[in-house]
Amino acid sequence: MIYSSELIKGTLKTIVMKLLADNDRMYGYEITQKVKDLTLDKIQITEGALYPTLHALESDGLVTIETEYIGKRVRKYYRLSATGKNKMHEKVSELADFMNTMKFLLNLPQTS
Amino acid sequence: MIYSSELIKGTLKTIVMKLLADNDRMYGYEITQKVKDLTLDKIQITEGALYPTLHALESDGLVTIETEYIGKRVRKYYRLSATGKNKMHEKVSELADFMNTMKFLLNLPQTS
DNA sequence: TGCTTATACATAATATTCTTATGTATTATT
DNA sequence: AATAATACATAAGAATATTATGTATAAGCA
Repeated sequence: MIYSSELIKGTLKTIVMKLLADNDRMYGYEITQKVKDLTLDKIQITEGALYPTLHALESDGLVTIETEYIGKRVRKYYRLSATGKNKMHEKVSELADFMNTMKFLLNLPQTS
Repeated sequence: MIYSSELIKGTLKTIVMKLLADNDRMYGYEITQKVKDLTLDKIQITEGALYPTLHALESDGLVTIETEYIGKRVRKYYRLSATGKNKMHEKVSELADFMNTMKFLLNLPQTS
């Protein structure tokens, strides 16, 4: 089962920033695979969604880029900036709060 | 604090259907107030988002409408259809599942 | 009584953010 | 040698929200 796409909307930036915080630096393709693995294929980030998001994070100064070549193939590593780390904490706690509110609204079992 | 708007995206239909399931029938304005009350103002559904959503639910056959007049003022009550109830269960459990996946992804305390 | 706020609907223009499709190219696998 | 996986990118289109605007009735208060 794959989640219907509209659920991902609004959480993608947060997911990406959290993964970058946990893994020091990652490149785009690696992020798609990591999310796929961690969620047992339930969340699949498409390239058309990911790359524009990464570019937006960069132009907002939330990540920095390190370009490397693996053989002849380019690979762009993304790393959270200090600003990005702060933003990540904000976004993660906002999302956590939101999910608790939603669980309450939907009468689902509450988180401790 | 009000949640940043992109979080609501993708969950509005589910919220509306769940409220209709819990309250038999509701009208638009009532839904906005109910959500505001239940979430302590953290989620505020705008009219520009709600009415198109309600109309979409109707054209999908998920709700039925009963129009009534309170004095001279029209009021449109929405009620879940049988199809709507099934859809509501689907959407709610998908969202619950999604939230658990997100909590795992973000290393947040897990729900029982 | 008159002003303001709340109730109650609606839609159009715009913005955001995703999907889908397409493109390019290298490397690994069968 | 052909296919799949890796790795980037962008453009057209769809979906869904925001913001602004419009109309109108009813309630509260000074």
